[in-house]
Amino acid sequence: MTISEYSPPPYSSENTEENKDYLSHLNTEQRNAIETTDGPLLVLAGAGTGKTRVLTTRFAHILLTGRAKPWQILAVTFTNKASREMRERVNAILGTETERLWLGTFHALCTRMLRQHPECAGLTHNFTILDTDDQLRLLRQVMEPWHIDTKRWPAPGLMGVIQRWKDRGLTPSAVTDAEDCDFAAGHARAIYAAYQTRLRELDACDFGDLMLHVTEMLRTHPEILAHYQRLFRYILVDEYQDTNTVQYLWLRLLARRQGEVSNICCVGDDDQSIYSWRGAEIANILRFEQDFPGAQVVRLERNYRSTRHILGAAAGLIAHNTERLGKTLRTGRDDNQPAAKVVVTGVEDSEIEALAICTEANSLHRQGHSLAEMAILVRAGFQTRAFEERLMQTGLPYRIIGGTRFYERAEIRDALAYLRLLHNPADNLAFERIINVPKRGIGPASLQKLHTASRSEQVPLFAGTEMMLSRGELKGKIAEHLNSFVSALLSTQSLLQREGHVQAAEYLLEASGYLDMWRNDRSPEAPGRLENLKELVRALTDFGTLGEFLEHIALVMEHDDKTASEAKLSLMTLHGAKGLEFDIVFLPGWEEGVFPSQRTLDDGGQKGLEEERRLAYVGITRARLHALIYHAGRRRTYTGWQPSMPSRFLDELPEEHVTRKNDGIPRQKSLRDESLFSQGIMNNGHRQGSFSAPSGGPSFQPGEQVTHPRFGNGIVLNVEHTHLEIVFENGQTKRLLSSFVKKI
DNA sequence: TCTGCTGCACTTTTT
DNA sequence: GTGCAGCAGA
Repeated sequence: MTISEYSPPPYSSENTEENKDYLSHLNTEQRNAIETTDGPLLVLAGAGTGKTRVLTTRFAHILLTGRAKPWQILAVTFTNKASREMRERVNAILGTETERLWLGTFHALCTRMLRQHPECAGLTHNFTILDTDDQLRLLRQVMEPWHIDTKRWPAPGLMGVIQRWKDRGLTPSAVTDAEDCDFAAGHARAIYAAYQTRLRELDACDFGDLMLHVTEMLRTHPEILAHYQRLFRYILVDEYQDTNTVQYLWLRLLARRQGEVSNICCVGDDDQSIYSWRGAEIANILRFEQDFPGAQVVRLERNYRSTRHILGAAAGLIAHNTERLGKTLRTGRDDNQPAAKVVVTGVEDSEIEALAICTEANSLHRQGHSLAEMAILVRAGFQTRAFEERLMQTGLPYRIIGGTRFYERAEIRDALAYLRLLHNPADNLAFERIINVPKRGIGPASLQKLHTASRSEQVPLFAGTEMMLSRGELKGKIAEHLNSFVSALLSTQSLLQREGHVQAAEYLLEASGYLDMWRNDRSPEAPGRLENLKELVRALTDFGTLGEFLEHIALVMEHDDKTASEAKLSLMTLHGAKGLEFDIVFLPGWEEGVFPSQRTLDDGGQKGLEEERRLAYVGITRARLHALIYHAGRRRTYTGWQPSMPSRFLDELPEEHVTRKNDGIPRQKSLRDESLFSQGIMNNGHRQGSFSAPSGGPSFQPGEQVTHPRFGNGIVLNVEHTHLEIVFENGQTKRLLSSFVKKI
């Protein structure tokens, strides 16, 4: 597609000036954000200010005013859900199904670009996208020759390091010496390079590669870059505060043409940037005006979602952050409406907290609030369990959002590996995953044999296995099992041609013995797994071919539950709640160490604290009518009862918007509670420094001598909440839970 | 090759 | 309390 093909779209004449219905219910700022079509534009959209509406209307506006054809707009989102919604809403405004749109997630759009020029990344048109299991398995293989101490440097940790490099757009050769040093005894970069080589050999790429390869391609192939730059006359980016460095580079390459002003519009909210731990760079949004000279900025500050107390509390809290562009949410509603203040409740312990929330939810439910309009938002997944138990006892229907998703379940991944192998017999990772599931007596030793033979013949594992079988190089039970495995796959291949992918899938899972494996399994989960497998086969019917299905799964690891259900209370993490809204929001666990999370403070410092505060802001602004915050005096963990103190965020909520209830345990008392906290905490006013061990155990100070049943004697270097950093006599430094060590 | 034991460490999660 | 990884023994 080039500009020469461009002609005004058919809708232009009737729809330009007179027919702008779609702009009529917007406020001034929203209209500004939509009608400022040319030049770089940053739309700072506070929570609940109609961001999605602006984005979709802007998209439609560009089309309806004839500024571009549908395929000349690049519209990028982060999640599949967001892109689906955007597509639906654009279609609704236009009244037609618009095709050939470049609308999708960063990864989906990159996949599309990479499929057009796979050779630029050393891949074939048939390349596979690995899931996280495959990635990890591959990395473990690659790590082997280095004999890394996997206790100290576990593979998932190294995977994280590699992913962060990819997030920053760093190929192995771009990783500097300085950055290499800190992981895997200085071999991280070398392992990264080997990992990339293995990926290429397998004709595969992982998720980070999708962005990385395409960005590299655009950087090194000016003709390809020029093609896309000419194609995309307008660029729209959602959730800009969540972009990482590669995504930023990718956008900048596409948006910036020599001597031309680019029409890039980024929408986001710096106050809702909560994904730095997976590479998001809040600096991208903070720096927008420098990156795109001449940029205009529109602030959307009128909030139509929440009451003034909720907005006031959220605003007061977020004002404690320093790294922000500054924005003040105002209510867009009638200001005189009576509204409830944000309620902060202190309770004795985490179990009472769960009870209190369930009781409150129950009574609000009886007052006529739908459970579908209530949510409990926790900081971390482990907090959900206490609520689950209590909700079950109370008999309130609930659903947990997050957790293990459909396509991440082991049985689904196994089944998908079978299907991948069926689709592409050269998919070695799929082969390795299922060759011994169900058990066929193929352990690491046999697998090694298959590897060696395949490598010497330069064929994939599956073909190598066939070859070894035909030459009689395999014996006994193993040969028997492999024979039936190979013939099952081969006969499924011909079935696939004749009967289609659904029948083929059913047949393969049966003939390979995979379904029998679960039927013979007497564990309580087995029936559920069989149900899931049935559902997987059903999902196949939504797609025309096996290839289409697999590509979709690789990019969209979600599965909507089609069973329509009764209204349920939602239980999820704060991260999971971003972008959602509820009438009533329960926010438990506002305690130091839990929220803000100790881990974040430990390795994120001030920046980490600000991100936690943004998370708190996100939590409060999810509520339309009621936000109820809780904190407990002690919390049950795997080690026992753990004392905890009210979160510093509670002090940052402006009094005029808050009601404080401290059911029986005044905040002061919980702070002063004898022997629970050493004076250090009370004196410096900050809740850091030394901290007691669980259940009123001793508190530790740096420099103290301690002993550990396994590691022997050592000296405390650092005290972080429940953890101690200790250097032992053997010279090892460890981070341990304080309950495992004793003072000498 | 498979099993069961021990030891250890424990956010957030999308694509 | 749970889940995983590594190892020893059958």
